[in-house]
Amino acid sequence: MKPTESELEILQILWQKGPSTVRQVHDVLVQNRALGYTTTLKLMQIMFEKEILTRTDQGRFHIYTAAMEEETTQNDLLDRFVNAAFRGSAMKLVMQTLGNHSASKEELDEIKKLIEGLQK
Amino acid sequence: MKPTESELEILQILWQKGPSTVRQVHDVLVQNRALGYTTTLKLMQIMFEKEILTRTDQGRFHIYTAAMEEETTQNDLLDRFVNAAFRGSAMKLVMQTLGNHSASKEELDEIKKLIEGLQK
DNA sequence: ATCTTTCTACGAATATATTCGTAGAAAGAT
DNA sequence: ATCTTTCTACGAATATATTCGTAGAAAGAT
Repeated sequence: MKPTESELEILQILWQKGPSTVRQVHDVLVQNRALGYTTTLKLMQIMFEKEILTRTDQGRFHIYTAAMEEETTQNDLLDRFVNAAFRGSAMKLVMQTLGNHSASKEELDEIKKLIEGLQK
Repeated sequence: MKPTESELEILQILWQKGPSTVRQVHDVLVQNRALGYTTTLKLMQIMFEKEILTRTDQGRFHIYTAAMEEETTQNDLLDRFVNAAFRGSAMKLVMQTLGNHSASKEELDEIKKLIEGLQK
């Protein structure tokens, strides 16, 4: 199941910070845009129902965790995105990304090594 | 302005086939999923209002064209996607794409050349 | 000339996602 | 002990996207 944009925002925070309460997630979200606390709460409740998140009780709080690993979800989204925006051509996506986002020499070297590994 | 998923589907068809009538677009869409003609029509009318598409009259028909070039839109979407799914790390996206989608030796060589060009 | 098909326009229904208000329970502060 | 703050749950409002039905005009077929 594909997360919505808001859901993905919350997932990002959980992947980055690890298991968190609604309050902790909300405090991060609010840095970027105005948003009521109950909105964040509701979103996370919905995500729990959809099994995008798991949670454990800790006294009166809930501690939420992303149900999927970040990389798994990224690959999933990547597939969809390549199809939707690049008509399935992953290589075109790679080339356009390289052309547009400046990368350091080290990063480029790393990618080169990766490619050489793949070519064996 | 970001196109919705349905709008992107229509854009893909127009980029691929060039200027087209609603009927022509619809016939392609219908190959993938059930959809009424007036749905396609309405979507394209909305896209025209939003200036995602332009159109010219040809007798009783309209001929629609994508207002933006494919690559311009792709770069736009790519930026958003990198931010939303990869927290802004374009290089991570590139590496994950290379790892997951098998590429031919020729494609990999091409990318290697591109990288070498960038490194100069 | 009449009937059928194929357009557009438009309003409205439906589906999906986002946002928030209110209520009640429990903890924390005075 | 009382007041305030901070949780959860939940329903409902709002925003956004998708889908389709109906009507009227024009073209095409018989």
